Amino acid sequence: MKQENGYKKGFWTKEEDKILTGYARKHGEGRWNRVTKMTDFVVGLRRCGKSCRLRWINYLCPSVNRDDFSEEEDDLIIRLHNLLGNRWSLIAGRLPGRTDNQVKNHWNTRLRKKLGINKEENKVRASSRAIPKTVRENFNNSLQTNLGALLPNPNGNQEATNQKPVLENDSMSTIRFLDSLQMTMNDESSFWFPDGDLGLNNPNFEELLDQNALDFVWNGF
DNA sequence: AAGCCGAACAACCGCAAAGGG
DNA sequence: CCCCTTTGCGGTTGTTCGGCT
Repeated sequence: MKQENGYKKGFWTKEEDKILTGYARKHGEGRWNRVTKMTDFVVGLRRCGKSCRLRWINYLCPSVNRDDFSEEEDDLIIRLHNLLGNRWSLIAGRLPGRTDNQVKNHWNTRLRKKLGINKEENKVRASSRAIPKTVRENFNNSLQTNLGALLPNPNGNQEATNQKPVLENDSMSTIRFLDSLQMTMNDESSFWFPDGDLGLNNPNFEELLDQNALDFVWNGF
């Protein structure tokens, strides 16, 4: 196998896997550039830190699920990709045991074809998923001026208030959603659902929101 | 049997962000 | 701040393998 700058490249052998696993068990995950130094005196695992990290994260880490993707997972990936575009790490984050590389490969080799999306169209779809700046600004303006009116008042008083009222469960989920949405909207690099709202066994986007909320997101009040 | 081809997946690369001294 | 190291991400390439001719 090729060697460059003294580092080996190409597929990993079982022996190399063993050495890397041993390193991770003994020294913990991270500081992958030290693997070569710390194992050299025994056998010399001549892999760069990047290669070690990738091998561990995508293959050797015990939490990695290497089974075939299930129908449920396929469905979730398709829905998430529709929302997020090629944000593989975000998508993988919603799939327990799956890595971004796995999801990316699975999408490119199976799901994209299954859906009949060609390479060029995929690029357009991926790049169009960012929340436009104007939408973010409109959202923030609307939220500032209308949040009080949007939320039901527990005392039946419909007056807008700057304080968050105490709400029943379904209203609390609306607030939770709006909070996370506002956070997301304020962060140019982030996307829908910072935490916990979309994942296996959770409701999909449409189920989570009623149409009014969707209209609110995109059109304001 | 041999060669070719494409699907599937593993691994690499470049870049950027984060973290620490 | 600055610089260097480490980590994370997404695009791309490389390798293997099975099916087809």
